[in-house]
Amino acid sequence: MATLTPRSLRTRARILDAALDLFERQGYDATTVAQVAAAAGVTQMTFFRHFPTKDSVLVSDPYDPLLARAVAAQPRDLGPVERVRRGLLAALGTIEPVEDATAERRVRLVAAHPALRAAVAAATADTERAITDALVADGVPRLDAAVAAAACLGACTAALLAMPDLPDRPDPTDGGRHLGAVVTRALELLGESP
Amino acid sequence: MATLTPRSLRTRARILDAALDLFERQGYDATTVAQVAAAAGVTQMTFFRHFPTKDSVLVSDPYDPLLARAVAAQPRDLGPVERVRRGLLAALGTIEPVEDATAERRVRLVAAHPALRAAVAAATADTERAITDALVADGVPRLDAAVAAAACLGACTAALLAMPDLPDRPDPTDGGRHLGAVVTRALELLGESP
DNA sequence: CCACGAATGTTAGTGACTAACATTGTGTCG
DNA sequence: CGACACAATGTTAGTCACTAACATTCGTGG
Repeated sequence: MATLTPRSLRTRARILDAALDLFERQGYDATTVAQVAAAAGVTQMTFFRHFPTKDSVLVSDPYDPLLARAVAAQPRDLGPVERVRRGLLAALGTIEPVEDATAERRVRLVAAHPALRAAVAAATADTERAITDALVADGVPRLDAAVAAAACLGACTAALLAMPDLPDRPDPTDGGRHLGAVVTRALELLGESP
Repeated sequence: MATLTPRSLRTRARILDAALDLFERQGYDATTVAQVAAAAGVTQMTFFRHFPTKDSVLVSDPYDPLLARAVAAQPRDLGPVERVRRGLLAALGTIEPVEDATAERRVRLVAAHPALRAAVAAATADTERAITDALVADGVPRLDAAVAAAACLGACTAALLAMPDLPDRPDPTDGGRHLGAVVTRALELLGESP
């Protein structure tokens, strides 16, 4: 799991490539960790040293503190849902360009498999709690905070996972910007209630 | 898995009781399926015939079609989010009394364990898709429908899972009615956006 | 060239889940 | 009331994700 030295980064990349390849070719379930490891010229053990679980190759979520801060920075006189909504929209511009090239491949694989959507939910739980705690620390009742965070993050996740099913998909070369646009749309939808 | 004959119902109940007991006493992870089966006077095999997975003892979600219909029955001139919101509120009164006695024990166990929250998400996915499809069949764009369904269901789930952390817990005898109240509050929160 | 630490390999094990086939119980019908 | 038929359980053997403890190689700096 030590992702510090250049050598480590290379093997990690090899494993990721091999995994995406095999998952796309034979499906996620039909692909064993041993196969992925072999295709990457590596042992099962090494696989698990770089990715804690099989699904962690496809799912990651490193943005917690950033998002929580962006939410807390919104005006206190707004309703909790609106506050999370605007906070996420504000944070989107900051982190979006970081999206790497494999993002869209991963989204497609995850969207296709129910068990993987669950893994995404598990990963999102951390972010959810970070946002909830930030609001609670600001005087928002815990229930309200939890509901607001879950609704907004759920909306974003759903938008991402709905992408492969969408009729129009212009410019498939750069998924990153496209991903951001869809998420923005999701949060805007939450704004126009009636 | 054949839950038809009275005998089958009895063993199923025994397994469920044993599972809740052991999960509460030693924790979910520390309890193996073999232990649960033994405590229920049954084999591992039989456990899996009644519950497809270990977590399915705690997670279930049989309401899909009902909810989807309730959502579709709402006025078409509303925004998708508002439509799902009102649909769920309307359906709540219908199904709430059905909640059985173990509901609150299950909620507490699930809320305590991150991996189980993922299982809930997986179970909710079916309901989510049912609602989404109902809206799409009604002319709502797929993205909008998916976002609305995910936001509202995410809000409800978050409210349920937040319950154990709530300061006031009056009347712990009947969790069912209490559960319904919390979900209702969640959906009302989504209504007051600004 | 050698030593030192990080990265990888090896082995052995646990636990959730599955498949194929044998066995027991339970209700029904003659 | 007894036998038949079928559902429910048991048995066995296996796969796969994941973990722990210890041995080995690789790469870099002295």
